Amino acid sequence: MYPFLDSENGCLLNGMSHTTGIRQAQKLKTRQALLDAALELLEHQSLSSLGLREVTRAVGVTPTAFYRHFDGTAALGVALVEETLGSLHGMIGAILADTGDSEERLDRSVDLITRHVTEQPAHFRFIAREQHGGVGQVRAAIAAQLRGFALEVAQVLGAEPESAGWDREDLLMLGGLYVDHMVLTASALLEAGPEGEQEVVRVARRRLRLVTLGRAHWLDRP
Amino acid sequence: MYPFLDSENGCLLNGMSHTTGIRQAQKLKTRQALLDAALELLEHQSLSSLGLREVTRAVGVTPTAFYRHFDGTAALGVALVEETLGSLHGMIGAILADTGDSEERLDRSVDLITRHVTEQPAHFRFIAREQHGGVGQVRAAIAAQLRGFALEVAQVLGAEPESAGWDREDLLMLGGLYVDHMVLTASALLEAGPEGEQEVVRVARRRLRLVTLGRAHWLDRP
DNA sequence: GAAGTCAGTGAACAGTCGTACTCTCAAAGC
DNA sequence: GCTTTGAGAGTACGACTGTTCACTGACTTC
Repeated sequence: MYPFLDSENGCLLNGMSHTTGIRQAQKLKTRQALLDAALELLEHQSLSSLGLREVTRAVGVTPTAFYRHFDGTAALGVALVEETLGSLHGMIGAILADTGDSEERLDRSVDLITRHVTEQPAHFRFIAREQHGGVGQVRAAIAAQLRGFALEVAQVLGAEPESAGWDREDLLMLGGLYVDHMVLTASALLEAGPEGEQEVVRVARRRLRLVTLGRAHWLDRP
Repeated sequence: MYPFLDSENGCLLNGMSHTTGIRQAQKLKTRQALLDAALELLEHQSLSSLGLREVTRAVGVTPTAFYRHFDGTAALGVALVEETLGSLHGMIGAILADTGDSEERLDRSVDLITRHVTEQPAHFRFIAREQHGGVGQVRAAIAAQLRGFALEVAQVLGAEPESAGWDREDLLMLGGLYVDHMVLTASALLEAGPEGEQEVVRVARRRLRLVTLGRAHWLDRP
């Protein structure tokens, strides 16, 4: 009945106490399998061409079972957005909390993005691809998440002494600029592949340096 | 035989001299009709989900006729890229050639982009959507065109007195930065719609101002 | 331990898809 | 004026799509 489930997982589930519920755990597992399969299939196509049956076939489940978890492929896309970007919200602080030298922090930011992209390329590819993709609901979900990131960045930057005298709107502009360049860098890394990675990293660093320079002189004159 | 062709065009074609060839003109007209129909259909979906039959149906042509013009939807996408961005190469100069006050030039640049996007939204939407889309050939075609734009911008900027002492690599970085933000602004304008246009324009101006500020202080210290 | 819930099955539905044929007939070339 | 060319028509093919329905049977609940 659960063809993608091996005995190991079955034992693991049996080990759980009665509080969780075997049934619910199974359902979540199938749901996750659908998400994983979809993410893999989306490596070479975009969401608007992803077939419902295509996903269920990859998981080993009947097409009908899909509807137990999502209304359609668009809903699956929204879920993928939350899975990908929802877990990244803490990372912003980790990058920017480092109050060391500006140049060093800049390099470390780019390195951290590079590492995340190379570790889970499919997730970032999905975001880059569907950010301007054909499914409106997914675009909206990504935009909402990225707006949240921009706000976080703006808050962190606003607390720094370099941002004295900045109004809220300019800080949001700067935060959005950083976030957009994160996504742009991630996409460029995916497109370049391992051999072109260093070149992308170098350019990304220079871009960030230029933006940081602009930030330092933002209030030079009225 | 050419159901989308009205008599007016027929007369127009008859008026052409024998050099052109009625037949070739008709073929080009069908080809253009396919491109236009595809562009319209791509407003609510991405290229990887665009059906060959879907396009021919919109034009009023047999699916078989499609192959007389393109190998498949991917080739049509590449043609769309060249149609959209190929005609824009002169615009770069028109934007940046204005050697007036920096602030004024900046505003005029954003206004020019805004005007172009509102005048032909489908073209820009297509580029923004397929820049990171699911069809590799189209991604490559867009990337090549944008690289060309970045090079043009870099050349124009390099000729200005503000760029004294800049090496070629930094100029390319700056050119790419400008181009990427053009695309980003275009996409934001499309997403915001007419009511949100002014807000997008304001943020885009600030971003450009910050980048220009960073440019002015790029060589301040080694 | 009996009754109920519900994740997943299997069959069937009416469409759509890309592509391969042959055929037509107006324009092009001599 | 004849032949050649080629853009598009028409038909057919097998494969795939999203969605529906009644169903099974392992888990849950009382």
